[in-house]
Amino acid sequence: MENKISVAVVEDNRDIREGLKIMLESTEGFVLSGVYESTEKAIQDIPHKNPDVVLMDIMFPSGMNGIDCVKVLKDTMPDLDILMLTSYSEDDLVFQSLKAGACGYLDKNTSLPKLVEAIKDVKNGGAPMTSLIARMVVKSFNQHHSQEPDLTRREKEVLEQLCQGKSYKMIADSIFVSEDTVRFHIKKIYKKLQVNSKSEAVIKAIKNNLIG
Amino acid sequence: MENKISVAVVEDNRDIREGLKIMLESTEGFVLSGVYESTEKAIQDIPHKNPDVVLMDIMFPSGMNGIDCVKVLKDTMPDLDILMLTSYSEDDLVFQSLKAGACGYLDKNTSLPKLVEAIKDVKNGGAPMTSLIARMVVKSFNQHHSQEPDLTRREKEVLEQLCQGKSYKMIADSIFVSEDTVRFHIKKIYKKLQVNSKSEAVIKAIKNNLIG
DNA sequence: TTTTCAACTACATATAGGTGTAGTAGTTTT
DNA sequence: AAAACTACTACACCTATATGTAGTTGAAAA
Repeated sequence: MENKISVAVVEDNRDIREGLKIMLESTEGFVLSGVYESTEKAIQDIPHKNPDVVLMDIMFPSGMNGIDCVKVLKDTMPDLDILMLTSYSEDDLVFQSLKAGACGYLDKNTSLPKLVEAIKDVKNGGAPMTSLIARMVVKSFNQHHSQEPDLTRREKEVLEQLCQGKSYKMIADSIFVSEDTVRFHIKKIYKKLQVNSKSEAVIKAIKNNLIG
Repeated sequence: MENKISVAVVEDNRDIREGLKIMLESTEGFVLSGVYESTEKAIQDIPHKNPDVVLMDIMFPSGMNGIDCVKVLKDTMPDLDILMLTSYSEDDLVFQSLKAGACGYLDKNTSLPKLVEAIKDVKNGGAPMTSLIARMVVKSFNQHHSQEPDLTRREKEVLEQLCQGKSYKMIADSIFVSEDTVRFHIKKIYKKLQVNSKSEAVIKAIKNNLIG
């Protein structure tokens, strides 16, 4: 015998809020844990109610936004499942939400039956999102879109080793050239990447290059 | 009027291969582009056939594995949609596949109707995967599971700035302490992260920490 | 209240790193 | 063949980092 899934709703728009409330109250297997029109109220109350799943809007007319609210909630309740439910599917908001700890991201246009399925999915360890959002997420893993600066083979080799935390001397020994030569290559790498220190080069290389 | 979706299958197991073949040939809206029992044959032929979607196994008894095959195919056909279809859903294989350029990852136990849906989903820009895999992918974005070393507030602040490529002096100016103090904090950060250079610290921080 | 600890200052010293300049050998382009 | 480019070597000079040691202060834990 399985228990009902308790769900909290954080949404500023009254119509949507009430709609979700009615839906959840009238759907078999669900119990409404709380409905909040502001992130602040959600933060105060959700930890006491300890729901299974939270449906969270992103945009609020005032106060803390939904993404920061997710961060705060996840800080104290790391196992809480939060599903973003929003009208905007801009890249940045999606990624920020996922980074903040949301485990799914759905459109407000999602039909109610699908929403019900999504909530069940979350409870079962799933990560519901629309196809397009899933694709965005997957694309961010795909490293076939980031080559950028035209480094020579040697320079790539050196940069790769910089990114492994090696010193000039270690790199020199590993590619069988003098430390002076390594120094020279690094100078040129810095020019191409437009940086002027090892750590900046490493940061730039890791953040948008082909490393390991 | 929309066209049929052409699908190629790369799979070493004859039974599964034939099963997929029969299914695709008998399903409305699909046309079989090619069936390959090895990755090598797939690499030779797929570029000429130019299918819409490729179903790719990971494990092959000999020769190149499915992940490397994806890399090769995506190198020459960056827009090709590849769906991994495998019995193993180990973390590593999933991430390697996505990095290589696959756009979805399904279990071989997936029912045929669901598989048909998944292929359509891929064509429509989706990224089909099972709930559990989606969750794994999403989790990798969630930075709430990597706090690890117990750095003090100040140390985190300094580390964050190191990760922005700043020098000792710049950090000192920014947090209104002397360069010596920054030096001191960095010493302790290195001890805690078990590194001994700025770039190593940055690498470690970026690769498994909470930075920005 | 004594201890512990984060945050800080300070000094010393050796090594690593950043930058400019210059020249050689081998390839590829024109 | 001349020009352009990659890979390399070499020297010089100065700055940034790494590491050790040592002491002060205020707040929190024992």
